[in-house]
Amino acid sequence: MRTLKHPKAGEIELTRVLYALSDPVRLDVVRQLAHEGTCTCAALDHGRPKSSMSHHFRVLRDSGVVLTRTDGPAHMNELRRDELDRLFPGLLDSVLTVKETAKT
Amino acid sequence: MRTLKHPKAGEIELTRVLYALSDPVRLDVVRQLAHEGTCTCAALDHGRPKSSMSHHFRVLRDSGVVLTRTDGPAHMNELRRDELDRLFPGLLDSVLTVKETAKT
DNA sequence: TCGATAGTTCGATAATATTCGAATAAACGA
DNA sequence: TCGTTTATTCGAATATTATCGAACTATCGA
Repeated sequence: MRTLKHPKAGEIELTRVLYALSDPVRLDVVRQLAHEGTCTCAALDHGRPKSSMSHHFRVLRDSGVVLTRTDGPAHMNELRRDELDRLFPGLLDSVLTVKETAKT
Repeated sequence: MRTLKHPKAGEIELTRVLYALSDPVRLDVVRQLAHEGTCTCAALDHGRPKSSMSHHFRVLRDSGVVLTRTDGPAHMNELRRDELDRLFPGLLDSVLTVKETAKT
């Protein structure tokens, strides 16, 4: 559990970010993080098994979408908003904005 | 070959669009379409086998990213820009903008 | 109606992902 | 140091994708 790997800003790849966001569960997590700021993993599973969520968090982490800090036994997650906005301006905004006319 | 299925605007799902864009080959196709307007499939394979490209075009079509019209024996492809912009404002722009600081 | 052209579909293989229970690890307080 | 809490890792089953050759289909012009 020690060190959780995160890509540096310069290593973040658009296609991987898009892939990470292309899953409904992960997109949901991202939206909640955007809305609530920082959350533990447990706060974001919706009754799903921990191991499944851990997988999704890893995809989000590895792609550079989410930053996970260790805080005691818990892991605090947050969006890497500033970095993503700098790299891919408008991307996160467009994904976080839910249009009534559009399907998730 | 007859009728190529396309989702109506109201049926386009964000996660599927993101998935379609998350592949380097497809992202490339999308960028070229954005740049050149309308292209045949053949004009966009970069030496790749037809069957592979056909697969990618289908993903792009099924997700609602690309519209394919039949024009003689050829298929003309174009981005469904207006519809996508309406559904997911800013998404396409952000994906089409290549920042020097960011990896594809 | 016979090519020639442009893509699709089929089928098989290899590579990746997803899911989730069970085992493991890390951090902290008593 | 022993639980308790929180999350990761392992392992195995299942599912989904990507890739590409070969066969097929559609369209058009000669």
